[in-house]
Amino acid sequence: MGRGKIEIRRIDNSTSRQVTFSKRRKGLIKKAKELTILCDAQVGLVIFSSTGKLYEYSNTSMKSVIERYNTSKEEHQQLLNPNSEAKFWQREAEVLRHQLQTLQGNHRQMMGEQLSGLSVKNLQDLENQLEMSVRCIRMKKEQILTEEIQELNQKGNSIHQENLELYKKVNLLRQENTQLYKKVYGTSEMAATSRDAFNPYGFHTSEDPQELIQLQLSQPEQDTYETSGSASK
Amino acid sequence: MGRGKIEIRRIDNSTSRQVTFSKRRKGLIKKAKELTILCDAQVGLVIFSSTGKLYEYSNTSMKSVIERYNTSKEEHQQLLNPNSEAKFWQREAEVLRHQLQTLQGNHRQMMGEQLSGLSVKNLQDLENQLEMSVRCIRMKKEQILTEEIQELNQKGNSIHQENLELYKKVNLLRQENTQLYKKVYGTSEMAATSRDAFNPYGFHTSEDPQELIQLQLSQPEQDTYETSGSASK
DNA sequence: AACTATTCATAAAT
DNA sequence: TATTTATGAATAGTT
Repeated sequence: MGRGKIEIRRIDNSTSRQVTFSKRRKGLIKKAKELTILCDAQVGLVIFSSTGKLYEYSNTSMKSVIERYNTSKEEHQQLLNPNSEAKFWQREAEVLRHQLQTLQGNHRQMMGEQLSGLSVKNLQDLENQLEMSVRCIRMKKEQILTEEIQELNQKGNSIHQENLELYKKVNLLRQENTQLYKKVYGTSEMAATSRDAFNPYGFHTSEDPQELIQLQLSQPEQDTYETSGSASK
Repeated sequence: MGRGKIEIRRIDNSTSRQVTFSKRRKGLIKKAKELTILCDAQVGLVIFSSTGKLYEYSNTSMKSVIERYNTSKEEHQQLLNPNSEAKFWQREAEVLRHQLQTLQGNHRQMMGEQLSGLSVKNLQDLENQLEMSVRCIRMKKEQILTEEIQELNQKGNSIHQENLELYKKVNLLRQENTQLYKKVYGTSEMAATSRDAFNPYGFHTSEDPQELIQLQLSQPEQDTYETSGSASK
């Protein structure tokens, strides 16, 4: 019921997970309300987001729902009994610790450790999974690098454009300067230092605009390769 | 969303109220499940039918949801008799759950999922780690296969050794047989079937012991390649 | 946050 | 109660 079918699995993208959470939480609470009204039921609904934020709905009060739940489960006495309470959490911790150990074992195997006891089939599956992972990771890495390169390219281009504008201004001013020099001293001589002062890149200075455009076109490409080289080291 | 639009108000007809309750309860729980999976949320849902029957859903355990709810609501002291041991285990469970979540995130990244937010450096480290793992796994796999091959080789050798012994016995018996035949019928003729009955491998039958040793040496090597080929498929 | 194409949930019928 | 089907609702992706 959307623009496309989605697989019911954890949404990787954090933003769209948040958005979906917001939408579906609203929908879920609406449905819960409708159920209580249509069917005369008592409902308590508690939702914790992945960031730990609490959302709740109850047609009566959460407290009364929980109490009724406890009564119904015949665990009311246990809940008020500190010993049982401690035992409950102890068991909870045990379950979690067991899950943790399983996952840690899994993790170690994915790190290429603790491989004894695995069959050739298991090892092959593991190898295939890891190679799949490597492919995903490489794709992601290339994506990031490509984006960075594009960005740098754009920056390089704009800086070069700026440079060209400055060159034009310099040439214009130099011409103007030459004219003024002639008028003041009646000669075309000029200090060599002022000629080179505005050419920090060491380019061959030329009045020909065609040549300036050439530089603009070849330089960005060179930047691209340099960036890619240093970023991947 | 049905054959017609319905007004959200209590359904008077008891039967259709029951039916609707059943359908919508199922739908509500499905939606709750999807929310927990899609958005990594913790959900507790308690439903009492109008007849007082209890239905519940939680992706974790209802108790832990209620505890978390109480803690979150800062009503912990009101609903529970403060007990240090219970609190200890509760905190233990929280710590373990946190570790579990961290490890799960880690695991997802090693599966090539959830890679957003990682830097190129992180991705490179991950890739290197996975390739290291793959190398370890391949070594282990090869080790197992080599061991299997060795074992099969040894078995093959011993079986061939046994075969040779049997051949010698057969040859001995045949000679004896021939002698007896001569004595009984005064002729050296023999049934051809009995000659071939003890040569199931189709080997060229020979009295020369040197030739039998040759077969023993060449056969096991052939076995080796066949085993390696079928096991790696 | 609003929109819409599409899938999904379910009211009614069987 | 289960299954089927027509229809309205929810929502995934998009702006």
